[in-house]
Amino acid sequence: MSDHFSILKKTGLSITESRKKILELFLDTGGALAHADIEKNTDAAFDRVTVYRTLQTFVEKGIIHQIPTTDNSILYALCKHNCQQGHHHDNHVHFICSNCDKTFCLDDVTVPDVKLPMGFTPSQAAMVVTGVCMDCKE
Amino acid sequence: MSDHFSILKKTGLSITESRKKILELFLDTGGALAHADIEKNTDAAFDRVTVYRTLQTFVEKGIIHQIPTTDNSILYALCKHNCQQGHHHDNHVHFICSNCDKTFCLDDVTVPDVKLPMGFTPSQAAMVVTGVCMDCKE
DNA sequence: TTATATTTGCACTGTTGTTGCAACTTTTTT
DNA sequence: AAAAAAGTTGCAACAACAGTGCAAATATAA
Repeated sequence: MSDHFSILKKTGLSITESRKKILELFLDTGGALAHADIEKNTDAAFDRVTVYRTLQTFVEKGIIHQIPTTDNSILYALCKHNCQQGHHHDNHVHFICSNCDKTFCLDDVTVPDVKLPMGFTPSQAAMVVTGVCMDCKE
Repeated sequence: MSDHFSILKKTGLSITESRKKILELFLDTGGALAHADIEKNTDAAFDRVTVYRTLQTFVEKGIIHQIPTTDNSILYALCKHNCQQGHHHDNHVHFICSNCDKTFCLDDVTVPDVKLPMGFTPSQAAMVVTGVCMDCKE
């Protein structure tokens, strides 16, 4: 049973072409993808709307998670660990290379706790580090 | 010499109605603002485009900074410390309330350093904490 | 006050994300 | 295996959001 098949099976979702292809793309890439990347890399085989809806579904089912960025784009990446429906554990650090613009999930780097001022009750923390990645440093 | 006047003066920008009003809005609000908030709170006195361009200019001049969010929106907030042109020092934590959706700059909470894997060279780090703010907790 | 430089607003264009609905697939049931 | 039910897709239309060129207006310098 192939990798992406079992992932989809577990969620109870119907197994369809678009879901298989898009999930495969995430598995192959390893890194984070924007909506536009997915459209490009699937040769526009699927409708824009389908891609949106697939990503939405994947987020809901805990297969992928969203990454905050400073520019106006949403990035998605596979949840490596045990994300449940609607309950993500993607508390790892994200790294965006300012040279090649690629985004990396640093799965082994967890977001450190911070002490918040009185009255603030945290439930989730995201951290994005910008800099130069290992492929781009000379 | 009023507060916003001196800030604008320092940058060498022309002092115009829109810049004064928008800067004032940031000073009054204290928190973070989205483009839409600004249009609303200026009674649509300025063109959409002017607001965009003003925000852009302010970011370039180091008056305000952008805040990353997980949804598809850009937030802006005043730089409290000594930001220079094109060189921001907004390394404080941002807090987004999941109840009232307001964003707070926790200026006194600095983003902690994290140890990155070999090969990654950081230049900037952003941290966004989601949860319940002091106004919304019962 | 005039000349120069900068900024603004309008019209237009493009991108991005959403919704309703009919056609089509996938899954379940018989 | 075929029919029924459930779920998914693609199209069209729409709405929100963002960017650009250019002439008119405003701000600064002379």
